Amino acid sequence: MASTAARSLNPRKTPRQARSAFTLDAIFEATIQLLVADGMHRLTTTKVAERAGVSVGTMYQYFPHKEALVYALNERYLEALAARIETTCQACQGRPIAEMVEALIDTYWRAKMERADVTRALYRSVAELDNQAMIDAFASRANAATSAMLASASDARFTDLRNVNLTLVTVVFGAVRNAFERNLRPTEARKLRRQLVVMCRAYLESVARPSA
Amino acid sequence: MASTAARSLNPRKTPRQARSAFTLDAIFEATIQLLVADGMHRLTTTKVAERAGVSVGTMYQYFPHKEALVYALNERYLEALAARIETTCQACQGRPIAEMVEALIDTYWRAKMERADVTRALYRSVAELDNQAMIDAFASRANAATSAMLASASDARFTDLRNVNLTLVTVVFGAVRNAFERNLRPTEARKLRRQLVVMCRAYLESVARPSA
DNA sequence: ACCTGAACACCGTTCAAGT
DNA sequence: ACCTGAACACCGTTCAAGT
Repeated sequence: MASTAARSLNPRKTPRQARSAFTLDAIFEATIQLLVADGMHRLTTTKVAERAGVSVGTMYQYFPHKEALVYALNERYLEALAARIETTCQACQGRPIAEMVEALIDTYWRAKMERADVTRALYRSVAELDNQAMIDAFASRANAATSAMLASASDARFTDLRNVNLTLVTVVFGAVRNAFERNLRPTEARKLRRQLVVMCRAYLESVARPSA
Repeated sequence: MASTAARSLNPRKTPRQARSAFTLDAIFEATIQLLVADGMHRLTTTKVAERAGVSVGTMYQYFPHKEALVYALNERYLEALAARIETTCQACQGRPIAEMVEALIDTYWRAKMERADVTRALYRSVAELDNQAMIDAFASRANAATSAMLASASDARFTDLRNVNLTLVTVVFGAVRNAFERNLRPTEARKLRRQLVVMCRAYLESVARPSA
């Protein structure tokens, strides 16, 4: 979206006093609550300020516009998600690929499903923002973590690791989101999650040359 | 989003005279152009009316509110996509699973990628709508088409067809969307598309009991 | 049966004034 | 260094009046 490129989505300032760090937290908390309850369309700066217990003007000291606020909120969540993926991938270093697949899918699936209302609200809120930079930053952290993990597998080597890894993360992240949007019953969701593990394992086994 | 459930997203009336069918087309065309150019956030009813060559009041005779307009536009596109999937699946009746996977991925991938600007604009526009009904309608048409195709495979039978089919479509649709959002270079995109075929084939082969 | 466009309520954003 | 909130421009939506 060329149109939003001109407006910076970065926060206006970072808090220098304890009071303003508190203010910032209150603004974020108010935003996520309103987003979950009413969605992006009904999120008004007045309501955010009111619930956070500050005036509109204060909100505009931290964020140049409403989109920047929502952007920053999403960045926080992606940051936390990336950290969780990194932890999982490090824990799986040197394990067999079957275990890696299981752990990766488990981490991502749970991160998205455990607070489904928040995930849904954030997916929706971020959709119309120019979020390419955010996506890229997340993707490169996730890629680094998963490809280091795959390279360390105890039971396989991959000729084109880059490509195999890209396929794996695209499928896992994409399928989890699609599953999420299908609003499945828990039983079906669990089955699907298991099948996703089966599929990724079948894939990795079919493209690996056994080794090490 | 409970909040939007109260407002009907259905069009207000269907055109009874040739003049108004023309008006409706003009409104849709104006909307898609503005959505591609500026995104949902800058889409104003005034601009839609102006570009369509009608007054705002006229637009409101067809759609109860802005969201209903965008919803109807997305419905049009999902309708066309479902039809394409059905055609592909029918053409693959009785073929081997490898061919089915190739054809399904090809159809979906191309439908999304051939007019990337439109796809992106629509993905973004629909995100904050209460689109569960639309997603469900599309999902059940796609499911019907792909599961009938899989059931007719010349080289395999599936013990739990429902589950296998759900996994297949979730992965294909989810991965294509995720690939889309990664903004890959054409070479990488092509590689990924091919790997997706490899993965789905490896999966189907691993869960099939050879037969027929 | 369909179209017009001024009018109204409300939202994003600013900025002069405060502590 | 941070906060306030009235004021302004603009957008979604309506409806009395037109053809």
